[in-house]
Amino acid sequence: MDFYLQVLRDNLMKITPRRKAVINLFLKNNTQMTPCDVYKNLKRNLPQIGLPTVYRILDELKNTGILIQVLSEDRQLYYSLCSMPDEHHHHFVCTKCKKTEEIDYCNFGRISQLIEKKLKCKVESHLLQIKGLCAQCR
Amino acid sequence: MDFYLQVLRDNLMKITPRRKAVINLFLKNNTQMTPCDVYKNLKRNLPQIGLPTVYRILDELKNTGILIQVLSEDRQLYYSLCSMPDEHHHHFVCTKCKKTEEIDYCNFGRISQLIEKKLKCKVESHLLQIKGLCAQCR
DNA sequence: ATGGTTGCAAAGAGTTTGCAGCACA
DNA sequence: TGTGCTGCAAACTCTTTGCAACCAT
Repeated sequence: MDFYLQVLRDNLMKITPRRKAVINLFLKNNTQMTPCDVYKNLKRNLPQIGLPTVYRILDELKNTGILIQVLSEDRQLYYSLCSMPDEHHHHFVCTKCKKTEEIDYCNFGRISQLIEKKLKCKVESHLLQIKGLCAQCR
Repeated sequence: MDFYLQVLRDNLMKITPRRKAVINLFLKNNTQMTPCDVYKNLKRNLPQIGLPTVYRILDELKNTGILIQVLSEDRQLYYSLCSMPDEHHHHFVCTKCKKTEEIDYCNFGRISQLIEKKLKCKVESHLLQIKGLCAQCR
């Protein structure tokens, strides 16, 4: 938690109960959630909170790197906690319980070279999302 | 073109001017397009066409495998033509001109095994999107 | 004290639905 | 000829914005 609060300070953002609550929620359940999921969860302990606030906080936390956006085939936009905001890595998402895990391994370098050679293009970035069943759900 | 029309027949879908126009558009410019992009393009030659029709056709063509949905960081949903509906492959998208190219190469098998070992999970699917500058734009 | 943050209401964008009329097979 | 396709209008969902009140620093 302290790590994330420091990220907020580094970004000159105030540490407010709402922001702490959002980070805490992600720390606790460690799943990917839509803005609506987050809203419903927070509403229990913070009945006052509004949906626009949730959208704003999620967007702000995404900009700091604390959260990442996960694009999903169901056309829903999910957010997921990121413990390595600065390092390139990918995420595994459980299709059953939505739990996410970070994968610090990526050997895209070689693949990237092959593609550049074949298409005569310049690869700039890549997005890899891995889905499956986690250790508990399998 | 005939290949795609056959896919329509195989799916018991009628071959209509609208559907042909959509496929033709993708064949001609070979870029990824949003429903709105498609609508604007078709409107020139088919002033009568409605946006809901475009949405419906794109969805239908996606279901046949002729088109794939490309999830984008700008929160826009793009569609892209797929010449290998049945084979597993990935797409390269040019960030400048939006042109897409298919990559018939994917060595995800090994990476998949590594991840399964490390997380003790079962990998079911993966999504890889590669971005960069195409041969013309670089 | 002050500027960033929040809640509310409302607007905005993208997408979907219902239905009558049309057209492909 | 009949079922599936299309256009229009409207609804719906998700997301963003404006503004006044609030609160962390």
